[in-house]
Amino acid sequence: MTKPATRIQKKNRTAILSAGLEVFSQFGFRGATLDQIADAAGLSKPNLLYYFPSKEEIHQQLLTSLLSTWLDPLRQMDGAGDPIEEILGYAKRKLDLSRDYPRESRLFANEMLQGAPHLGDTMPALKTLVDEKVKVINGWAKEGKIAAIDPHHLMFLIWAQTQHYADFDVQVRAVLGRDDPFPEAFAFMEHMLRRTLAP
Amino acid sequence: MTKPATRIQKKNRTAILSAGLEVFSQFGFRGATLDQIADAAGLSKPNLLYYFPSKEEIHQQLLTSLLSTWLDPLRQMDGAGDPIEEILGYAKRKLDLSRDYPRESRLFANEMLQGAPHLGDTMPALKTLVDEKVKVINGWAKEGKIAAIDPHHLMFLIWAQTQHYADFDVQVRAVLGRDDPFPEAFAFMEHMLRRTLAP
DNA sequence: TTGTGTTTTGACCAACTGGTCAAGGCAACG
DNA sequence: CGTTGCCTTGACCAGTTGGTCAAAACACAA
Repeated sequence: MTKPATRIQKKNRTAILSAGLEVFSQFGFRGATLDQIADAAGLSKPNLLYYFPSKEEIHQQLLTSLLSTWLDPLRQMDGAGDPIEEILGYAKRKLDLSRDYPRESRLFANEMLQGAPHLGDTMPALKTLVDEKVKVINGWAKEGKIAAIDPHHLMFLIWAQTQHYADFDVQVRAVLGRDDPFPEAFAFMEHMLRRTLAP
Repeated sequence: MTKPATRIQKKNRTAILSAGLEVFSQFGFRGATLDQIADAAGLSKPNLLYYFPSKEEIHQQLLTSLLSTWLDPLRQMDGAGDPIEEILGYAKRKLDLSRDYPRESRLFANEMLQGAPHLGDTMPALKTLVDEKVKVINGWAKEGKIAAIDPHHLMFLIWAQTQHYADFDVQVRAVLGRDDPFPEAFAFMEHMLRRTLAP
């Protein structure tokens, strides 16, 4: 039933989503305006509303497409692999996301700060996924393959540290006075995680 | 030259600042409205503007009073003390702030996400303080009292992890399905930092 | 009680907000 | 070339925004 979607439609839809990401990630849902987004997309406001029915729809679409990419690195963590390398791999993939998709990271952060009012049943779904991986990590700990730590707070640690480089980018750059913090960030995170996880 | 400031003035000013903190920390500067703040303070909008000349002034006052309390824990870190205990003490004081002043933490996070447009010369001042402490930590590392790590990224780690429990509170509670995450957070952070810092 | 300074408010303003709509511009297929 | 359906827009709307102002309500000391 869905129409084929022309070339122009594709171009404009992605332009709008990119502009929306730019604006929403900076100002949050309430702080962003359709004029700003239309401007950033190079379209008039009515034209923008020709492609998306409302401000909320743009925001919603951005959030949902964010979440699948965002949870993917965690899904990839393999219970059958080497424990420390699996956790390290997950953390590295997460840090990759912060480097390559900082706007998405900030969009998510904004949503969290507001108390996740647009996330619906995503948080329960997240909990399910996390619970599953928590079991895996607890298993590794019981086998003595990693230190006996609280897997939940290990998650929080990885999330916090990786998000930080995207969300607090201004601060990171101001403090470092240098450009790309990621190479050292990777090295530091590896040191920290290996030490923390060692049996 | 400043007037004595009556009882009523004090009461209303603090009510406004508290309300402003509540609203700004949730919606950011652009997303917050004076009506919301006036409502939360239990005042009419014109009355609110009798005490503060503009929306920006309220926000600015909140930011500046935030920053002094925010940087204090770092200032207290003593180069003459025991290295590991000093760093741990700093991290614990920082986590205390996240537990006791989550709204301030979120206000700061919001400002960072927007690129710190209201922070003026605060970021350079922060850099100065951090640079000083970086030297101390580098000294400890050279004496072999702690592991040879990058002090900047150690800072980021502590900032990220402590802020996370305030800023991503919704996510933390959703994942844990429990109420107070802080006792375990303290224990986990101590484990992680001792391991990371051990010579 | 009166007078003076402080506090509060209703009415108002121009600019902006998300969103609508009818009409015009455009591509492209026949 | 015409015409059919997609694309774009100027004009417009009601509600909201940050902020003003004159007048009223209040506190309180003389």
